[in-house]
Amino acid sequence: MFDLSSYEKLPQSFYNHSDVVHVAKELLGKYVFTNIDGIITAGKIVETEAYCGRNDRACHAHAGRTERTRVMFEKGGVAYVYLCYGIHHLFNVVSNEEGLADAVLIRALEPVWGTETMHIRRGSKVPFSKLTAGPGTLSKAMGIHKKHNALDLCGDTLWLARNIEAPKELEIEATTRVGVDYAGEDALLPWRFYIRDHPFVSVKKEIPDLRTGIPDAFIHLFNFTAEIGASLYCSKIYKICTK
DNA sequence: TCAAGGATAAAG
DNA sequence: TTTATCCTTGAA
Repeated sequence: MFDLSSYEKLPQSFYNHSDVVHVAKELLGKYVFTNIDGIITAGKIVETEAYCGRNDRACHAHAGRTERTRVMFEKGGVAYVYLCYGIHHLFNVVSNEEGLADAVLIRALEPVWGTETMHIRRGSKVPFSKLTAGPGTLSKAMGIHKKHNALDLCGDTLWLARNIEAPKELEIEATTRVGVDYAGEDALLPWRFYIRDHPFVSVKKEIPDLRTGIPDAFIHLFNFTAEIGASLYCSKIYKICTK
């Protein structure tokens, strides 16, 4: 049973954390709420990706402050919403202090409130299991649009909350991030996180071996480059994978 | 597998 | 001003 009183809005201090990877993991199990024209929808976060403004070529802000990335440099606790492939509005949570451009991409939600509205926004033919299982589809279902870019996440239109009755422990898995092959070595970082075996996780992907901190992708690359004697290149990748 | 689709940022 | 590219999706 959905009871609004058991949800507590995340305070601004939640977003100040200096480690965006930590924030990405902490966001799993939290809830995204929207109030669009008086209609409330909510979903539980089941999949995230961390993007770091420094030393991460996959991050939009890596190249510096531009008109688009300006909002990522703001103090943590605002929304970064941008248009992807000309079609999809992708929702990111900005973290860290002002001037340090970190953000967490919300990649999948489990619908918990306002599912009738979500079905209307997504189209009646979309099955429930696909309502919010992807960064583009969740934005459409929740009514999140590029016009919400730079919005304060402590406000009353788009906010995050925790369920005070929810269990604290979650089984979390990590893989490399989706759709960032252009980032070269940084594409190997295991910075995508999701709740284990959750049905609303977007895509299946190879799981890196976290016992050693070295993704399988690195092992394959190591074996390949060892054959051609490119050990220096390998050690650079290793540093990135274990930092 | 591939087209849709518009903004972005770098190149011309 | 032009061009290549993009943190994706759903239909073929």
